[in-house]
Amino acid sequence: MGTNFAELDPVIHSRVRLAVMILLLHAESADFTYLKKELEVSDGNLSTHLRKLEKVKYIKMQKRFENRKPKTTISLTEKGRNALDEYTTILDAYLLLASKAK
Amino acid sequence: MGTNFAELDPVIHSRVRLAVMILLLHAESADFTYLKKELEVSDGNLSTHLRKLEKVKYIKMQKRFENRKPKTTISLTEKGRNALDEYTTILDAYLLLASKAK
DNA sequence: AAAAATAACTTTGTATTGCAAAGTACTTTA
DNA sequence: TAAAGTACTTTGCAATACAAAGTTATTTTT
Repeated sequence: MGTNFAELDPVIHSRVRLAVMILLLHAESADFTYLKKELEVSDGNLSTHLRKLEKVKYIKMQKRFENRKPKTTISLTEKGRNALDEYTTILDAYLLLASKAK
Repeated sequence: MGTNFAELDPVIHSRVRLAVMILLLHAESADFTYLKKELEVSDGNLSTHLRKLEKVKYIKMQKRFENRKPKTTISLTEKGRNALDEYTTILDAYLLLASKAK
């Protein structure tokens, strides 16, 4: 896109995945059910979004058993943190343009 | 989605459509070729994005001939302006959460 | 004055995405 | 011990995004 509208990372530019990344930035780590409740998405939907983030190594998932139940703990990677930082910087520029016109 | 992550209008939450809306907010009106050059998208891609914005009445398109050539002039509607305003407000809240964690 | 080129789009075909229903592998409760 | 619950993953399908091809109107070559 043109100079004013730099490319927004399509892996992050999704309502669910952006929210996941931001939650992880705060929480340092979170488990599957916490994210599911917080974001009010279906299991299947969350699962596929997480896979997509994992595939590009923006998050990592650790699976283990806690109280005999499976427990997936998800956390941001350094790469993910950097990608989110770049994404928000670009998006800030978009929003600045939007606010200047008001 | 949960309380912290309000629903982002999916019609606006697209790289191209968000940029179109912001450009229109500044320019008051713009023509097809201007948007195409500014956003560096293909004709077909831009056309379908504009249709989507028009369908929900966020923009309106006026078609006429200028210098014997077709010319489509696109502008934001009041509804579109309000929708963009709400979208940016919600997105600002997302980004605030992202920046607080840094 | 046909034929080829250009402008400004729209439509079509296809690959990718997003979502929830269904499936898996257990564990807890009745 | 059958039924219900937990914590996910996989599957099927509808919606989206994109560019290639098509359309319409006009202009420039030959």
